[in-house]
Parts: sequence; structure tokens; C-alpha cells
Amino acid sequence: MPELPEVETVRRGLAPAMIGARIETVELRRGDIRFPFPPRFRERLTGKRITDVARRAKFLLVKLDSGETLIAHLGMSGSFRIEDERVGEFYTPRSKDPKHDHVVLRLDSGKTITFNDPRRFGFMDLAEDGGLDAHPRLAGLGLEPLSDSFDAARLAALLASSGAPLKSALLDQKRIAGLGNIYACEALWRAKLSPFRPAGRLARARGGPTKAATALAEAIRAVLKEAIDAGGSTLRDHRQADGALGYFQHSFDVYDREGKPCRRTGCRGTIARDMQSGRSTFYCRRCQK
DNA sequence: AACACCCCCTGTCGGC
DNA sequence: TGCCGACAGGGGGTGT
Repeated sequence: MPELPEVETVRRGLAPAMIGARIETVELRRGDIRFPFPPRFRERLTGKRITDVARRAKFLLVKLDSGETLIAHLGMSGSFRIEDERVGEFYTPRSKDPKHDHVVLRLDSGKTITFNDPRRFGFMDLAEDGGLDAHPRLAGLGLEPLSDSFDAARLAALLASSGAPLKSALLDQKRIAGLGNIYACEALWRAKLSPFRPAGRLARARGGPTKAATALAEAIRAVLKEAIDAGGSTLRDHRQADGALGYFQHSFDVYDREGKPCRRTGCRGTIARDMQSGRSTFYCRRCQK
């Protein structure tokens, strides 16, 4: 479930295995994932040393000593796997479906980093030295919800121009970058806000953000932070199992809980599911207004 | 300009 | 048991 917390969890897993290492070989098992690989992709990676592994919204950013940056997106089903050739098969069982291993990076540390993506909605790209912020895949992205500058006032301002329902606006990566279908639903539930409420109306208050915007900003930050904390703790266990980085099961308050009781203390509502712009929205009619 | 809609692709699950 | 449609964490392109 690669939304911001999952991508951040993957980043934290990859960073210690990748930073400082040199890429010795790049194996592409096909010519494209969702998009074709950029020109001279293998050459631009091979022999380069990795200086950092960062994240912007749901994008992983692998910084190279050439100044270029490898941009990776997990799409819906992408994951990375770390294997250590020096340790061997006992600690690193094979993936269940190696047929979806599309990219294999062999590092001089002896570790192998494999990108696996059954649905191939993920992709990789390269940004030239100095061209990361202007790269077409990143240029239009909105505010990082976990950055210091994200607060109720900024959230309200970002939603002010929207005529869309609140949940659709939260999924718009040009406004807030990193929320996906799960955490948009979860944040709205926490803030007791209906996903159908007009987003632009959250902004309109004299002298500052509305109570709803304040609650929503806090809910977004809290739900993302908690998910990252949960992923971080799950990560260690998961890696002992098979070295895979990508999917972690969390327990959600509303997502995928259609027909089940609302978990809010004192609320007797039942979780409903509706479609909004083609995606499922889970919410409680009783306590989300 | 700012939406809503459809599509990309594979796998899984529930209903018949 | 098998088949078939619905649906799945995302986002890019198109049409209104």
C-alpha cells in the first residue's frame, strides 16, 4: 500500500543498504515498467555511488555522486527487495514471483536491490544534475504534509480554490502530496469530516482557519506519523522474514471496513462505502459531518 | 482552469 | 470446481 507512510518506510529500509555503495551492474528485465526507461538508463546508473535516499510525496529519490537522481515510484504494487549475496540463501529466500522482478541493482557491498511490480504501475526515471525540482514528475507536487510548513492555515489555503468534495481534494497531489485513498479516508474519519463536504468551504472563516481545517490538518499529520511508526516497527520483522520492502498490514479505522461498526467511542454508526471519482470512500455517516 | 472519467496491468476474491 | 466480474494502495491523458 504505497502511500506516503509506506514509501517512507521503504526509504528507511533502503537507505542503510544503499547509501555509500556503488552500483556495479544494472539489470533491466524489460524495456519499460509503466513508462520506458529514460535514455541511457543503465549507463547513467552504472559505476555511480549512492549519496542519499530521500523521498518526495510518494516518490523515492536515490541521489548519485554524478549529481543525477534516480526517481522511483511504486505505483500500486511495487516493492523493493534487499538481498545480501554474502549472507546467502538461508537469510534471503527468493521472492514468490520473480517473474515480476523488473530491475536488479548489484552494489559493490555485495547487496542486491530488486524492484518487483506485478501490475507495472510503478516507474523509474532520472533527473539530471540540478534538475530535480523542475523534473516533470515532481514539478507540480504540492505541500509535504509532514513538513514544518504544513498547518491548518496552509491546508485551508490549499483547499480554498477547490470545488471538489473534500476527499477528492485530499487525493489531489498538486495540493497536498502523499495522501492516497487509505489515509485520506482515515484522516477524514479522525477529523469527523464528511468526505462529501465541499473542500473550498473549509477555508472560509474570519481571522484564520476553520475548526474543521484545524482538525483535518492535525488528523492528517497524526495518521501519517502513526502509520510510519507502525511501518518502521513492522519493517524489522518483515526483513527478517524475506527482505522485502513494500507492503505492511496496518489496522485501519474505516478503510475496507464496510458494514462494520464505527470504532469511535460512543458512536453507533456503521461504516459505509461509496464511490468518489472512481475510488472507494469508506466513512461513517453518523459521526462524519 | 479545474474537475470527472477511463485507462494502463496483474492478481485475488466472492458469487453463481 | 471453475468461470466471470468487480475491485485493488496511483496517476497520466483526455474531454468537458
